[in-house]
Formats: sequence, structure tokens, C-alpha cells
Amino acid sequence: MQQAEMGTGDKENHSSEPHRSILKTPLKQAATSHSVLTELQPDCQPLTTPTKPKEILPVDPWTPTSNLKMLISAASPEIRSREQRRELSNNPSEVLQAKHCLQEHLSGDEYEKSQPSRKEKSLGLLCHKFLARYPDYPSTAENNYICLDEVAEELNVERRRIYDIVNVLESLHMVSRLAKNRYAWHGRHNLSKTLQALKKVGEENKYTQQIQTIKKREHEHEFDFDGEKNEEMARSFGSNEHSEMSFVELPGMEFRAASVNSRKDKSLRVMSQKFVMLFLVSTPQIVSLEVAAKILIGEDQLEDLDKSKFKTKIRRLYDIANVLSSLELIKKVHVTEERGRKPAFKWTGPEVLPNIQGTKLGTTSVTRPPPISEFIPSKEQCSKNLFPLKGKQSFTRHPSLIKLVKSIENDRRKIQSAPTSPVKISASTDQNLSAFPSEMAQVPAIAKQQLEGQSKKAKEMKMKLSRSALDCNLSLPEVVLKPEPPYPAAGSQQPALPQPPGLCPPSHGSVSPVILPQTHSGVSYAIYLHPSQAHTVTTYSPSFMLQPLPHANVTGIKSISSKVVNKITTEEGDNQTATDDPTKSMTTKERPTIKSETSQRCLKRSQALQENNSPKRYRSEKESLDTSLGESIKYERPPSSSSQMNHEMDNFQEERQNKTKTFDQNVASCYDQCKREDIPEDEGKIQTKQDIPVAFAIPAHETFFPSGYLIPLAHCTHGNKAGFSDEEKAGICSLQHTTYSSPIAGVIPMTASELKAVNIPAFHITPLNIMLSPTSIAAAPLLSNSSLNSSNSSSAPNPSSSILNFTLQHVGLIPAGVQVPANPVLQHVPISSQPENSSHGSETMSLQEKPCVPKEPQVPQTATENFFRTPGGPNTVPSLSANSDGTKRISPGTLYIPQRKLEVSED
DNA sequence: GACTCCCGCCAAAGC
DNA sequence: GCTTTGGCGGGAGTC
Repeated sequence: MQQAEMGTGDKENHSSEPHRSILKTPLKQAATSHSVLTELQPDCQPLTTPTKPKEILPVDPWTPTSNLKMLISAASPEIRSREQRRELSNNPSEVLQAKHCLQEHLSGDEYEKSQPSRKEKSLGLLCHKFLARYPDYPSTAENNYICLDEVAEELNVERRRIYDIVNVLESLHMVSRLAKNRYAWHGRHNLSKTLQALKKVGEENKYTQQIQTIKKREHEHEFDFDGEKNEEMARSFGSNEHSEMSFVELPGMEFRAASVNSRKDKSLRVMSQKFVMLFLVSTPQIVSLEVAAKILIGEDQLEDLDKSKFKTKIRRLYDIANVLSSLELIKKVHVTEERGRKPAFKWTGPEVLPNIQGTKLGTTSVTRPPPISEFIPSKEQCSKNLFPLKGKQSFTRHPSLIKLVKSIENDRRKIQSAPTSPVKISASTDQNLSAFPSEMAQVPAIAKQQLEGQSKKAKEMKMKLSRSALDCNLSLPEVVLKPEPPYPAAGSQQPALPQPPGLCPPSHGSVSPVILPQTHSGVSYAIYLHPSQAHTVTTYSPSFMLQPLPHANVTGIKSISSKVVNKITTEEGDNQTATDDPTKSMTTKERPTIKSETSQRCLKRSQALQENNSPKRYRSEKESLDTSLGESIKYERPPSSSSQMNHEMDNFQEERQNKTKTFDQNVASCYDQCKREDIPEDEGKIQTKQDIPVAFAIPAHETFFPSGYLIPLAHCTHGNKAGFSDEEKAGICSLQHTTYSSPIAGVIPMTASELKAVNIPAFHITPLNIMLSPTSIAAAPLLSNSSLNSSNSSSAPNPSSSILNFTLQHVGLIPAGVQVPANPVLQHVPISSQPENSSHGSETMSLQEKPCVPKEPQVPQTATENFFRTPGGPNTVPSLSANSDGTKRISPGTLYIPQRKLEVSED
């Protein structure tokens, strides 16, 4: 049909758009197909068809661009049809003629079918086409300008749609507006920076908390739109000073147009950024549209919350999600809860490192511009100082003030990088260079800024700490964030420069430790995984729960976030593991940058903290104020209103509920991850909540943890390959491939070839707390790895003989009943000889967990109760305390999995 | 019937 | 005053 259309139109051979004819050559028609792939089927010569469009064409040389266009066109008949239609549209009479011709040739149904399907017109597909036009990582030599008109024309869509795409891309700084109708394409060069910035801002905005709040309310009551609820919500959001948030900019890429600023509070850009933030701060990184919409609305005008607004927000979120999906940053999934199936999206983009400010790795010679995060807060702070935002959430800054702020910021930047910094991307053909002028040239500027910023940062941090950081349980570790002297065990082999926790050079050992965050006790762990587990346990471990230590060393270094863990493991596993996700490879590409930035941030933060010990002080004060929970996670928020005070009174309860939800989410996420058929080994290794010390997941349908070993690791670093005995290599870990090493002091090696299953039930471990079922304990003995210990560090204790015993038993080197001299550490651990309880078959992926404590009465319990319940009582948390030899004591019988059914499915 | 999300109106901002 | 941007919500297509 369109062929008919095309034929008719092409006969006229519009010389004005010769290149377009080229698009028609590879033709195939019948746009009725619903998939691009099917469209690729060659030669589905449709119905009647007039003669082939004049081969006129080749006016356009066979340039790469035309080639690309052709390919795009080939992949999408939609483009072709649009091109054709567009051509026809140039001549209305021809259009009519063509239509008549079409209708003559086709019956009504056929004509209907001939129209591009809705899917073919989707924003996602359009975005794909758009992205196909530009390289992910454009070189500076290329012409990276985007003319909206041209694009719209070439893609044959109305410009309005291009705006939708561009706005989202802009939110990620993949493009930037140069002038009217003109944008610059940056590709993914800035993506990691942007994501980092977004994550930081998201954390500052307490999105995690907001998500929890919303979910809590969803659980308590159906979310409704009546005034009372909204007021409550409004109070909740209103208490958040950070609610008002404008567009997060990267240095050198600020918006200039006042229009952008004036409308930006509702702009697709800002919404997009916020949406992304939700993913970045969430664990698991799954966000339902409903929650996202509520949060976005909540920030705007909660008082106006009504269904139409909600619907509109959802529409916009779909728009954004389509683009983000095209970018492969998110993926659509469905989360099934008690109340039904909900659309949601899962983050599939690169892992985003936390804003750990630290040293750059010793030998890194590349100097980067000051971290984006340093610009944003200052700007935000400045704006906020100008406009204290206690009132209306939908406040919009006056453009002039924004300009003022920007001006100040720009001035500062100019001063700091005067010699070489271009003012802006604008005329440059190299936007990236413009945005980030010669890195080397910025060394002095960076140094200066660092120096200047340190004292300021310390103050800022103190302020932040006192008002927000403690707010969320997830950010708790950040509160205790403190420079830590080099790891006791991180000694000899470590570079002289302080290293961010968990950041370690690649190792090539045979074991697969997954680095776990530095804990409060100052002991960090890595989970050594059997290769066979690498894609299971390590695949996605959303079950990391924050479990502060009762007598934690408050000076403990900030726990590295899961993202870091992921990153590290991925980095190290790169050579061995293939990824099936393009975004992962992108992550790989960006690693050096991230690493470097992370290091720098670590250094800065350390310096700032050394200057000002406020975190410690603050924490101490908090501790003294609140003893009821000891060191356990608190839902702390500086009361800002009486209602909040009341709210705080329910602190503990809420905390538990939050934990339950988080736990459930984690489990759901775990399922989701595990459900994937092809799980790249380097994906998701261990994912903790932010700054959460330790935890991991095990297959949901296997309510046991076959064999993991909690080993205080002396120096499980890079060179640790040699540190393992052959026996251990073969028996304990027998790993052949991906190796993850940790520069930190503890490891939790886990072998367990049984753990091949994909479903991973939640499982809770911290250095001092671990929840395991007896069978799990049996299967997951604590183990001290002598060779690990011997690998280097004096700080690492010698292995426990009983652990070794267990290991030997487990690997079948000695009978189950035989034990070498007992180690008190494990005496209380019932070593069950019963077979592990695998309950495979959870193919539905639904989580129907049951307490796996055989002797406990199986009383229906809530997930929270399960989660907190221990043999010793509802609120006693089993502890995994450190023994004198450094091994950890695990209290058995406490692997509790939420009973709520949660299902995450992908479309 | 709910979910998705395309489409285009039209107002604000820019030039 | 014209053009560019983009918020917005109706309603069609899909599930």
C-alpha cells in the first residue's frame, strides 16, 4: 500500500529531497508488521504495487550517513513510510491522489493495516532511530550538531516528538542545547558523571525515604486521593527541604534559556532526572510507575493531587521510560504484589558509583575536572540560600536569580580554569572538550578547588549530616563516614595512597571474592564465590540489609556501596566474563573515569573529615540520644514539625516496616534478576543497599545456603591467588574463572556448587549479624582460610581449625562426623547433616517463603517479624560477633524470608 | 476494562 | 508577531 503510495509519490521524483529516495530502495512494504525484526524480512512484496519508485535517486552519494539512513530505514518501515508520506505531503494533490490510489487498491481493512501500527510509531522506536544517527561516544572530529528540524524531517516525525526525546537525552546530558533548534550531541561521554550527580542529588533529596514512605502507605491503605491522605503525604514530602529540586547540571552544560528554567519544574527533563534518581537510589533498582508518579507529584503539588494529574504524570513517565529504555538504561518489568501487577521499570544501565570522595588511585595520571557533585550542591545551596524553601514545593526560581547563581558559578569556574577553559560548548566542535577542558589544564584548578573546598565541604557535610544524612536508614553509613586509617590488613601490598574501601586492583586469584563493604567494626568482608555461584549469588543480591553493629566502631569508614562492589567485581571480572548487556560494556568503558573520580572523592572526603570530625561527633550525640535501638538502623529525621515528632515516635515501628518492605523488594528484585535466563557473570555481583555492610542472597527455592565461608581475610588482595592452597582452590572455591579480590580485611568465601539455582532467597549477613537457617549454617560454615590469612597481613587471624574442619567435611575430605579440635567459634553452630532443603521449582518466580527454621513453630508471620525474629526472641538479633581469632560467630536458625508474595516479571 | 502512549492543541518563551 | 518549546490531556490502540 505504501508502496502504492510511494510509487505514486516517487514518480514525481522530488528533486528537492533526493536523498530520501535512497531510503526507499531497500524497500519492503506492508508496514503492518509489529516488529522491527519482522520488518527486516526481505521481499515481502506487498499487494499490488505500482512500479518501483524511480531509481532516481542516487543523487545522494553513498555516504556513511546515507548508509546509516538506509539501514535505519531498512530496519523500520515506519521510517520509510514516513519518508514516503512526507514526500507526498509536499504535494497535497499527490497525497490525495495517492490515498485514493491506496484505497482503490486496498480494502478498508487492508488500508487500516497498511497504516503503521502504533508500536511502530512508539517513542521508543523513534528514539532508537534517533540514537542510531549518532555514535554513543562521538569523537571530537565529528560533527555532533543536531538540528531538530532536520532530524524531525529525516525521521519523518513531528518536531514535537523530537523534543520529547531530546529533553530526556538532555536530562542525561547526552545532548545539550546550543541554540534555537540546535543541539549538540555528546553521546554517553557524560553519562556516568551525570548518573553520579543524579544519584547524589537523589540521595540528598531522600528519595529512598520517600519511596519507603509511599510504599508504606500503600501497604497500610490503598493509596487514595482524598484530602486526608494527601495532607499526610504533603507533610511527609513537605518536611523534605530538598524537595524543590531543579535540573541537575554538569559544569559547562548549564541551561541558559530562561524558558528552560521557568518551566523546568515540570519539564520532562527534570522529571526524567528525578525518575532516574529513583532508580539510582533504590535497592533494588526497580521503580514502579505509580511510586514514581506519586513522588514526582508529591514534589510538585501534593495538595492538587488528583487522578488527572496522576494520569498525566504517568503519561509523561511512559514517555520518559520509552526513551530511557531505548538507551537501555531501564527495562520494563512488572511487579506483582498482593494487589496485582504493576508496571515498573528496572534499571539496567551502568552501575553508578557512590559519591565517595577520595584519592585517586596512585598512579592515575589523568586529572579530572572537579566532580560534578561539587558544582551542583554549591549551586543548589546558593539558590537555596537565596530562596529558603520551606513553603510551596512547586516554587520556581526567578530566572534572573538563576542566572545570577550561574554567573557566580561560571565566574568561579573561569577563574579556576582560566587558561584553557572554553567558556562553553557552544561554538566548539568538541563539546566534550568544551565541557571538560583539558584535564591536565585543570589540575591547578582542581587542586585549588579542593583546597578551597575542603573546609567548606567539611562545614557543608556537617550541616548535611545534621539534617539529612541520618534521615534515611540507607544513608546511615554515610553518617559514620569517616576517614579511616588504612586498613589494618590493607597494608603491605596496598599502594601507599589510601584507597577507597573496596576499591582494589584487579586480582587474578582463583577464588571469587565479592568485596563487601567496610563494616562498622572496621572489618570488611568479601564474599568469595564459587564460580558457579557467581551468576547466582552474585548476580543480584538485593537482600543486603543494613545491620549496624551494636558496638560498632563509629569511626569506621564509610561502607562502600553496593555499586562499588558491583563495579569492582565487574571490573575484575571483565576479562573473564562476557556481558550480554551493551550497557555493561559501556560501564566498562567508563571505568577508568569512575575509578579515578571515586578515588578523588575519597580523598577529598577524607580530608574534609579529618578537618572536621563532625560525623563522629554527631553520631556520638545521636547515640547518646537514642539508646533504644542501640546501633541499629534508625529512621532518623530531624523533627521539623510536631507531626513529625509524632512520626518519630513510631520510629522503630516504621523502621521495621521499612525494613520489611525493603527486604521484600530485595527479594522481589532478586527473583527478577534470577529469572533472567542469561545472567552475565559480572552483573550485579553483590548488590547492597547503599553503604550497607554485608548481605547476600541465595536461591529462593533453595532455602539453604550450601556452603559459604565467613573468613576474616587477612589480605585478600590481588596477589591472593598464591595465597590459596591447592586444596582450597580445589575444594573450597575451585574457581576457574572470574576472580574478585578485595583489598580489605575480611572475606566470606562461598563455595557451594549447589548454589546453581537461580532463585535466591534473601539472606542476611553482617559482620556481627547473620541470619541463617540451621541448614544454612550447616551448609555455610564459618571458615577461616589459612592461606588467605597467610597471604599477607598481620591483622588477619589464623584460621579456625573447626572451620577448616567443616570445610574439609563439606568438601568431602573428611567424614561428616569427624572433627578436628573444636573451635569455640562454631560450637554453637549446629552442623546439620540433613540434606539441604532445596525446594526447586519456584519457576513462577513468586516468592513464597517460609521460615526455614525447622524447629520453630511455623506460625504465619509477617515479613518483618520473620526478618527480625530470632530464636532468642522477636527482637533479638542474632549476632555474628568477632572472635578473638577474627572469625565470625554466626547464630543459627535465622534465615527468614518474607512471606509476602512478590513477583517481578519482565516483559 | 486497564494499560500504554500517540497525537496535536495551544500557551509560554524566545527571537 | 512569528517561531520554537513543551505541558498537557483526549482518546485510540493494545493487552
